Amino acid sequence: MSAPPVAARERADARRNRERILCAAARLIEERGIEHVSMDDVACAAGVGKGTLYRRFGDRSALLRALIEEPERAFQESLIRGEAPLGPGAPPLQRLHAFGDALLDHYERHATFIRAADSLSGGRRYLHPVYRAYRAHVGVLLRELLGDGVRTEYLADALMAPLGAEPFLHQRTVLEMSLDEIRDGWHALVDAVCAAG
Amino acid sequence: MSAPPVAARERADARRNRERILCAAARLIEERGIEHVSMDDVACAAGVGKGTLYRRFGDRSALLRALIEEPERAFQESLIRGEAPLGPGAPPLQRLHAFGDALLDHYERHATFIRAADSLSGGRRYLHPVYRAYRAHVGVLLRELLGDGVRTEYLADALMAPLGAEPFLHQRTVLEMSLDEIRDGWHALVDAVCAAG
DNA sequence: CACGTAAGCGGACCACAGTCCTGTTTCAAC
DNA sequence: GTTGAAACAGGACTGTGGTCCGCTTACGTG
Repeated sequence: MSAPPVAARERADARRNRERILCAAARLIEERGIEHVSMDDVACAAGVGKGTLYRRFGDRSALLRALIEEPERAFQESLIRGEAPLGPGAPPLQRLHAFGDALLDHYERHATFIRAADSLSGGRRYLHPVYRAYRAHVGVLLRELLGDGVRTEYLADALMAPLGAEPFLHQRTVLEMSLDEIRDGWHALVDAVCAAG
Repeated sequence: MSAPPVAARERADARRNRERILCAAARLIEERGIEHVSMDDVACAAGVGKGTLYRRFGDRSALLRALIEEPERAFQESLIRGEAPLGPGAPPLQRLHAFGDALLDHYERHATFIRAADSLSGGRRYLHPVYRAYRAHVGVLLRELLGDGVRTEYLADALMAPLGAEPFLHQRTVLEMSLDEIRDGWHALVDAVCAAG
């Protein structure tokens, strides 16, 4: 009846190259570590030109994000439509704790990519849709607990601040904290903030 | 009696070039904004070669930090030997609040430089002496208030996290919070954390 | 003042992120 | 099947951070 979604249609060669680029990037990073893979390396290994790489992904930061796009989407999906207490249904404080646990698990697997992407985005981290989604989630829950106000908004940011990839990796690798210790610390922070309100 | 401090002695030409570089950098950044000044620009304007620039300052990040070295040192000095409540003598909670106020004032003047330096240091921000000094100060005060423990260490980091140049500039410019609102938010965070302990 | 030496100097050079422009391919309309 | 146009491919090119190494100069010593 209706026409096919022409606008969204991806050309066959484009799709093929997209796959090749993502595969090559993942393989090279696996082999050498994220710091020792240049965009030229990726383009070359994928058998495409640099122009193609940048046309598809914009910049290095976006390429790194694309590599964890799927787990990222799954995580956000489980916040919105997943089982309680992570998803809807549980009391706000419980959901907040569940969110922290889940995000820290997510970092445990992907923080290296995320930190690299963050540090390349030149101070625009807070404007990125992924960060905004997390922040919005915490904001909603915290407003339920503490009511509206500038104070609440600040505290939402303050709860998010130690949940960055950079602090996480510092705690995990330099301070040698366990995942449980980090979780525990964040729970204490959340409880303190919510008890005070 | 004793020999002059030969080891510490800086050659006259080295000192002259050092001054010229700092002046040129400050002037160019003033004129064009920090993003539009390259290291070549600085070297050229100072009338020295790039090698000299990098010999003296290591990298771009260090050059930016050198430009605010003096206020930075003054700030740290006032933490250690200044008047109470910022300096020693006041109760820990009061000193903590004073520290936040003073650091936010410091950012109000220098956050642009500091964020630029941070974002260039590639995830090594937490290892930088300046950050470590701040963190240590908060750690000491918080241990007095909450006692020793992993929990306390986490909370010290959590109090520091929203006091980064990047979150500060985001709050100030994107969220358009006033300095007072930020101060007030951080005070609420400190009170919550300390009350819970 | 002459001299030896080590600190300091400077620009050629490199690697890499990101841009641009030209020639090519795909896909749909007819 | 033909054709037009839009999207795409790809490599040459640029700007920039950072390194290297042969040359210069300041400064202590005799």
